[in-house]
Amino acid sequence: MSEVENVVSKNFIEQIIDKDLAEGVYDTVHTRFPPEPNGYLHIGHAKSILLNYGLAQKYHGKFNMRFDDTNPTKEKVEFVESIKADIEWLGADWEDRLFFASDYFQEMYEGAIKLIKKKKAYVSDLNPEQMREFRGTLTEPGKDDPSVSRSVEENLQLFEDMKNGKFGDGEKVLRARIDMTSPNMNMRDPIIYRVARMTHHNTGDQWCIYPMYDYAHPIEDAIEHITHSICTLEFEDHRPLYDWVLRELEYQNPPKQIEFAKLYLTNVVTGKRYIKKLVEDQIVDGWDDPRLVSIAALRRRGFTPESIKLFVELCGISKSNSSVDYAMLEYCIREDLKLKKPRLMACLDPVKLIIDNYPEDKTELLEIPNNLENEELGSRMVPFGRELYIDRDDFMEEPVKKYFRLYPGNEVRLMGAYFVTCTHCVKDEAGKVIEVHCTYDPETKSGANVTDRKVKGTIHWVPVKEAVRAEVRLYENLIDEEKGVYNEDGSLNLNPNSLIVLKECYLEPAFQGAKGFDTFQFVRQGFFVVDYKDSKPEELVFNRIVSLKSSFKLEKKEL
RNA sequence: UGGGCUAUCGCCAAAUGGUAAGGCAACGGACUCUGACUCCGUCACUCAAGGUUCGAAUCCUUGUAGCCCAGCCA
Repeated sequence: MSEVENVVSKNFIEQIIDKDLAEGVYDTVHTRFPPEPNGYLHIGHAKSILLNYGLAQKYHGKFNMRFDDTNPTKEKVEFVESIKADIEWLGADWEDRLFFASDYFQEMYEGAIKLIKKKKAYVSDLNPEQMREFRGTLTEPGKDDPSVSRSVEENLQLFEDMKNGKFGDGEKVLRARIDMTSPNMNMRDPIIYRVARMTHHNTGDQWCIYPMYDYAHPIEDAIEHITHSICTLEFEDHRPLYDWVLRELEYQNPPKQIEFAKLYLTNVVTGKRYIKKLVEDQIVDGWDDPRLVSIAALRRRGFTPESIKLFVELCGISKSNSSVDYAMLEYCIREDLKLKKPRLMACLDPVKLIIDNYPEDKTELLEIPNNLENEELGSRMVPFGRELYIDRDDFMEEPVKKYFRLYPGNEVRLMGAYFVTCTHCVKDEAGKVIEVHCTYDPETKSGANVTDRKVKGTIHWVPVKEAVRAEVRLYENLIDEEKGVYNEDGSLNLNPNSLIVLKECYLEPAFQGAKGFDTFQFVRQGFFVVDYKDSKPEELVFNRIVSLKSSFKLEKKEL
């Protein structure tokens, strides 16, 4: 082991695991990702998935996939399918360990009977309103349920009746007997079973009683021999209950719950509830609308699993609530793609460039490398002629200070082609520039190794005749972090300009064969992915993933 | 105002009583057939106030701020 040790320190969860392993609490590491199939996964889930899977990998343990489907009123098979697809795409491999909490309903039911027999659970007659009154408040203790002293036999019978459908929804519930005066609300005789006549996506109509999360989750973990049950901070208060269930049910080598902080991102809508609402209200196109940060949306936008993995690693794991700068996500996709993808030319806001001393009927094919930093990506032939499109930004009739692109009298390089010197421009009646004129120097062809003069600017271009017309969509952030998702009056607060469609942009002929999911770097514009939903061969649609950094910004033009 | 948790640079985040890593962002500069990339450089006495100690981001005290909990949701 001659390599230099990687000194990246371990996160607090790894430290806990190290300790457990060293002390012999566990002799292996077994984690799980337990989503409820009630929506699509987003970037926050990716953190949890990659954390759990990563730990299993790192410690040569196992990683389970488990659907926590204990509440049929919110769950759908559409979601279990999408969740599986997203996790596979991320690269977390559960091998043959795909489970459903609903597969354990029988064992949970038997556990409940065990609790009743131990006088640790009882059937309650209280309705929801009464339940709330008896529970007390944050500062006042609760009062005992009038049903608390029922005999074991009566409880057993009543619970059996619940199971056999003798009660309507909400009529009876099973409560754990703990402590109604506990300062921890979760310990005030929590409900562990409720009656709900719903068809379950997995068990159908087999059950009409369903276990609550706090009761079900520890059992699920114990059955699967999970060692470290990792969840988010809001469950910290539930840990005593988690441990209580495991203890009372006498599971051996019980799992340990560890909480970490959720991932929040600035300027985007995170949170399954909000995303769900935006989708349901049709504010966005769907769960994979590129303005969202659902896994499906990020995939559609061209984010790679590697970029998301990098992002999650850079964010780190801790227990403090924090909001990661969106710029970090952008950095990660830039970082992952910059050497992987070809860099092609495109004019998002085209204006004609006419080379007056170039023969009118002449066209030559220029070979241009696809990525100067990665020869493996090869090169392409681009037709070059007298009339080209350049980006409007690359010409200024009256240049500002330190502007070194095209302006009358200035010489620049056309990327992969020749030096050109701007002579003048032509404007329409409104004063808008419609043509830029220049002359070229045949001696300065790319590769000619011109040493007698330097140009400060290199601009990109597209041949007018062979150009591919395309539509490009740029996205702004959907929300303003300051204002949040909703206004004070409850109305949605969204950026009306969050989707900007650019028409009339021209691309190199190389884009002709572009297909869904191909990602390119538009020279000087950023990374774009062909939109797999909308793109047709004759009418390409690109989504921008992320723009490049530019240290010389002109006034932002309205696009 | 009961309980639980958190507090280190604009944003994440290390440091486990031994003298404040790293990344993102930003800002300088070099380089450049992309104003990108790359490369150099700049960028914190750790929420506050006391205390313990030779020595404190780490321990103690007292505050302050933020998050979570009163679903038959997860």
